[in-house]
Order: sequence, then structure tokens, then C-alpha cells
Amino acid sequence: MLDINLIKEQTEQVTRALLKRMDAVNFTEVLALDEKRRKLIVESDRLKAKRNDVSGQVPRLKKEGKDVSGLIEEMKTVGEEIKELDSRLSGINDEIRGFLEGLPNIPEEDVPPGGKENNVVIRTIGEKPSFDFKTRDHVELATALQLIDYERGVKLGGNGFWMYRGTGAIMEWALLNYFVEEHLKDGYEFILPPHLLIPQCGYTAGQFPKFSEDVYHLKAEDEKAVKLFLLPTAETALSNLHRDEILKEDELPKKYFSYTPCYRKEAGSYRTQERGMIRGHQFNKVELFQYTLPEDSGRALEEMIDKAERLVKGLGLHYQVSKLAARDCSAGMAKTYDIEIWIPSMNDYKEVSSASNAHDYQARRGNMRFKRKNGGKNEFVHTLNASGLATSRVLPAILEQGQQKDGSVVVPGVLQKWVGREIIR
RNA sequence: GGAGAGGUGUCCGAGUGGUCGAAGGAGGCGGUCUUGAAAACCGUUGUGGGGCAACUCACCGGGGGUUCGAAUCCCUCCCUCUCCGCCA
Repeated sequence: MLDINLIKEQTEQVTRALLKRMDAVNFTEVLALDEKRRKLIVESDRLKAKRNDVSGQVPRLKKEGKDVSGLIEEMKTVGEEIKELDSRLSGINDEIRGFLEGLPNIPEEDVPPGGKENNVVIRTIGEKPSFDFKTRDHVELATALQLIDYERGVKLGGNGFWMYRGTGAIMEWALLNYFVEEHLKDGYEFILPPHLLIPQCGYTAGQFPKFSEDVYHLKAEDEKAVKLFLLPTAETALSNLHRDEILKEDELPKKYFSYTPCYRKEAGSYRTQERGMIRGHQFNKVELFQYTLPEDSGRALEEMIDKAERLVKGLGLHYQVSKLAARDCSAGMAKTYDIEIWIPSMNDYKEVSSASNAHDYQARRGNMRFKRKNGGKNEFVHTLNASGLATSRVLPAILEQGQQKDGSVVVPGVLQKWVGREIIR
């Protein structure tokens, strides 16, 4: 959510920035509403002050034996007026809030305008592996090596699910261990959150109400049942840890990470091209999250993308890092980097990590503030998130990039202590 | 699932219709004292909104109602805790 005062004071700049990701921006109406809102407050406050004053006098006058029935009559009317003004005010507040909730975040200065086609590859690490034999894709490899059971995954969960088994499960688990170990080294606190969340969490994270259809909601048995949903990413949980809290300046930055499966409907996004583990309704992900001082979030984003990158680098995989154009970022994010890993069979780079700076967008929605050491007004914190990493595309990359002529696959060195072998055959 | 208790400021905790934004205590901050520290004492210490400002309004779980006036009364929703049952 954006700050109405910022829109009021820097209408031009905000408009220009938002046009990088929106077709049209018009603040005339909302600013007029804001004006109206202020006028109503002034008027309502004036009447309330009067009422408070008279109500204070009533008991005193009564004690003196004076007749207060006239005053009481008058205050009845004042009370009605106040009620009327306040109900108009709350209507206007709802309208303003509704408008602001619909706006995406203000992209940072260096974020290119427009959609995907304007994404900028800022660095490419490693080389595309070249093979002197006929390569297989990860589905063939995983099936032949009995790492993934696609058929039985579908048997259990339906279309869009797979099942790790045996060495495949061990590999998956090894990846998660590797990530966890690295994050602990860097001083991030390990959180295992609930996987079922209340709607407020989706709102704070910026996913609700707009993207509510993309997640799985538990069916409410009756109206009293809580409307829980399955988290689409641990970010939804971690971004709510400090909801409605006021942190101290020296508690920041707060650094967390979680491992959770991520549950997504992915409705209508099925492409045969993305068969296998590229896109499913459930995948494993380790997520990094930070709460920082506003002035530190830029640096924190660089730190987080660097961390995520080191994980890919450690696995010896070829990848690239992109800066996303404004429309390709999630609505709540001011700036996003993606790490895209090379999938030979697709002849393409696929996202394995997305690192974003939300500035105070989520903090405003979740009312998450901090107090400076030397006093002053409480300010909103900045929040950032980065996958570190999603496994579902890492394993295919490991299989495809590490395959050998005989159909075996080299286990990356960093995973060997968990997998217990150098080659899977 | 059954029964009960309760939601007040950073925390504990009082307050059942009229200067209550809220006693008291703890904690924090500032100060006095001290070689230093502790103790003691004094002061200070919530959030949000409006106004150029003086100042003012709102907030005692959320929403609604009664009243000239609500933390206090009524309705409703939410949440937490305890005990019993069941159970990973």
C-alpha cells in the first residue's frame, strides 16, 4: 500500500514511476476524497470538542442545582450530527483505502519500465555445458534413475504433482539441508511456520485480495469456520511475523529463513513444455526474509541476491541473474532480481530464485513499524524476501547439467555428504 | 468435543456511567548522590489522526447499540488461557 501523503506531495513523481507498470494513473479523484476527508475530520472534531466540554459541565451544573435540560437537548442534536459526519468519513476512508490497496508499489529508479521483454540480464555465471552425446531431459533421467515417480505422484495428487522417491528424495532433502546449513552460517534465524494461514497474512504479504484465486483455500464447513489457506510461499508467513508490532531500531535488521512446501493452483499455466518438475501445485522452497531500516534495504537486497547466487554457484550450475522490468515484478515489489538456471532440454533459463525489496509496501499493510533510538515518529520498516532456493528447478538442472553419456548423473560436491555418493546411476 | 476464566499502556495490574488516556508497580530514559556501581530519591516515558500554530480528536480485543456523557451498561463477533475428554 502506498502513502496518501506521498501521493499528495509528489503527485508528478509517483505518477511517472507508476506508469512504468500501469497503463494509466489518475490521482485527481483520490486527492479530492482526501481533501474531503480532512474537512470532515475538522468539522467532526469541532463538534466532539463541544460535546466533551458540555458533558464535563453537566455534572457540575447539576450539583449547583441548575437546569441542564436545554443543554442536554442541544447535545442530542450534536450527537446526531457527529454520527452523520463520522459515517460519511468512514465511507470516504474505505474508498481511499480501496483505491490505495489496488495500487502496485513504486518501482525503484533503475527498474526498467514495461514487461518481461525489458528484463535485463545483469550477469551470467559459468558456461552452458556442452555434451558430445545425445542428452536426456530431466524427466527421462529422473525416471530412469528412479528418483521421481511421476505416475504415482499423479495417482495420489492428480495432475500437477510428482513424488520423490529413494535417492531422489535423498537428493531433494540434501538440497534443503545444504541451503539450511548455509543460511545458519550467515546468521539467519530458522523458522518453521504454520502452512495454513489466516487471510490477514495474505493481505499483509500483498497477495490478497487480488491474487486470492491463485492459492488453495480450505473449504469452510460452516460460516463460523476460519478461512485458512495453504501458503503459496513462506514469504506469506514470514512477512507477518511482526505484524502490528513496533520494533526497536537496534533489533534491525531481522533475518529469517524458512523451509516450507509451497502450494499453488497454477490454474491455466500448464504447458507441455513445462512437464516434469518445472511447474507443479506443490514444491519445496527455502525462503529468506529480512526486516530492515528504510535506509538499509537497498544494500540488503544485494546481500540477499548474492546469498542465493552463492547457493547455485556452490552446486556448480550455470545460471544468469536478471533485473526484472516493472510489470514483471510482483505488484508489491519495488525491485526484483531473478536467478535463472540453465535447463538444457528447454534451451532456456528458468527461475530458481526471486529476490525482492518491498520497501514499506508490506509494512504498511501489516502495520509493522520501528522506533528510532533518538526518538521521533515511528516509521515503517522495509521488508525483503528471496528464495534461497526453490528446489523444483534445481534438481532438474543438476540432472540435466550433470548427466553423463551412460545416463548417470554427477552429484554436486556440496551435496555428497548427505547423498553419500558421487554418482547416481 | 465438554466446562469455566479472561482480553486495559513496553510488561504486570487497578478501575463497573462524569477532568480516566487511564491509579499502583516493574522496566526504559534523564538527573541527584557515589571514586565507580548498587541502593535511595526526583523527573520523564503509549499509538494514530487533524491543525501553520496554540491546540484538538480518537483509541482500554473488533464491530454495533444505549446515554448529554462509556474502559465501565447492552448486543455481536474474534482471540487467549485453565480443567476434562480424545490424540500425533
